[in-house]
Amino acid sequence: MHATLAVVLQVRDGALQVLLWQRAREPYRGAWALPGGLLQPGETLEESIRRHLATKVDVREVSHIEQLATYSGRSRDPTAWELATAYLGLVELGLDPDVPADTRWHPVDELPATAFDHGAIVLAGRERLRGKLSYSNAGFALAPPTFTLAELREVYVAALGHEVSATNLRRVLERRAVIEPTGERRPSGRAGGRPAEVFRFRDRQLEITDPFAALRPRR
Amino acid sequence: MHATLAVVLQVRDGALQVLLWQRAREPYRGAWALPGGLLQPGETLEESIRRHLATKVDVREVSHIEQLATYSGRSRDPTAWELATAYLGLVELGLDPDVPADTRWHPVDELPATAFDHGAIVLAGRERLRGKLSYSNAGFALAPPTFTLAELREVYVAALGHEVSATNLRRVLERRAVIEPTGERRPSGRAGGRPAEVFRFRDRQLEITDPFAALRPRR
DNA sequence: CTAGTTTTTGACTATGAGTCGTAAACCTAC
DNA sequence: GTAGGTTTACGACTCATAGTCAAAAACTAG
Repeated sequence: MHATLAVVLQVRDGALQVLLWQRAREPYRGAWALPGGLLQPGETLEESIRRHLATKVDVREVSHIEQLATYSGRSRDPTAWELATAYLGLVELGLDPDVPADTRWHPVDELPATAFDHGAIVLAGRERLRGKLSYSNAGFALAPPTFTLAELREVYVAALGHEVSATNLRRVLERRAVIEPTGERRPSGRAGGRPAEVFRFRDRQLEITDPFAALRPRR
Repeated sequence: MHATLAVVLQVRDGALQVLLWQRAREPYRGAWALPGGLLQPGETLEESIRRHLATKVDVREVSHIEQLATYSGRSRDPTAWELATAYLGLVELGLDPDVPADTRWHPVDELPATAFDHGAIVLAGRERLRGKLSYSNAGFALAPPTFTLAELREVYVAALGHEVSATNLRRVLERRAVIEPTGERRPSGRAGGRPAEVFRFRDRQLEITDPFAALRPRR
């Protein structure tokens, strides 16, 4: 038997959160699990994960999907031998997709009791995201279509788990031609203040930014 | 049906080469394929790839194995719907494992006609290796147990596909505490010259060297 | 001893990135 | 309208990593 699973991540309330649903049956009754399900014969892995994800969330609101890894340990499910291919999905800040009653967003930093090896898979997804944010334009999948630097900074802080200077963020992403100003401005929060410039990501497809310059000669 | 495949890479004759075997039967009769085979029920993916690899090469001579990705496209095998999980294996410079008569090393830059989607999988393996060489100590799996800088440079040039300065290589890897001098020296090639210092990798387990310093504050 | 070869070392430079202070642009209250 | 508070943007400075180059060191062969 082969299953597909998805770690769907979104920045909500300033924290990186993952979409989980609560099991109603044994094993792991009451524990929280990743969305997913069995692969059908003739089906592609990506088709499968999109089909299963559709029962939990509108797939059109998932801005990026990529394969994470395939798990096969005997310890992962006490009742059966089963392979599972995990995917990573990203949802933009600000969207609030409808989800079924048994489904909820949970901060990755405070995971509830999870079913099978799903807790470890969530953490693997977060690590993948952190790497991609640093050497690709993956931020486009987590940020709204247009955003101020303060908003983008919030996304990076939540996903990376450490402080990020807005000055640096802008310089680095503009130098790498990942983001560009739209020319618009947007008034800041309630307390007044200088209006912020509005930016957008240049590409909305995943692009590797700097393919490891280390050791490459300059000419 | 689920299969496991391995992209086994080694630097031979100054080039990055991959272990392939020639198919005797249709489909793709005469084309070159990656070692691997079907997964058995109850078996782990890693157990499976090690079992199949053992028929082509002494697995103890493969110094590092990691999962690459799982392929499922309908186009990958014209005759059947089959999933395949690909692994990356690395063999140290200088070893010359025994291989069966139908099996041979091929430079990755000059692949012969390959079966199924195996050509693309080989290239994916090379890309994974190139990334890992830049941000981990993956070189330990490709270099001999002890080596001079000239030897290590040869490994990096072959694997990365571009020139690498020995001066830089030493400084970067020593700064990151990836390699260390053993204290020994080794006379250089036939033409005399200053004897080279002998180095070794500090760890022979995969370690991420610099987890993407970008945007992390310094204090 | 001299010439040739290879490796090692250090100085210099380029570049990317972190820090900090100040200026700019807006709001609200008086 | 002006003063004070708030937020964003910008520029100067510093630091760390890494690429380039040339000279010194350590050997072999003749």
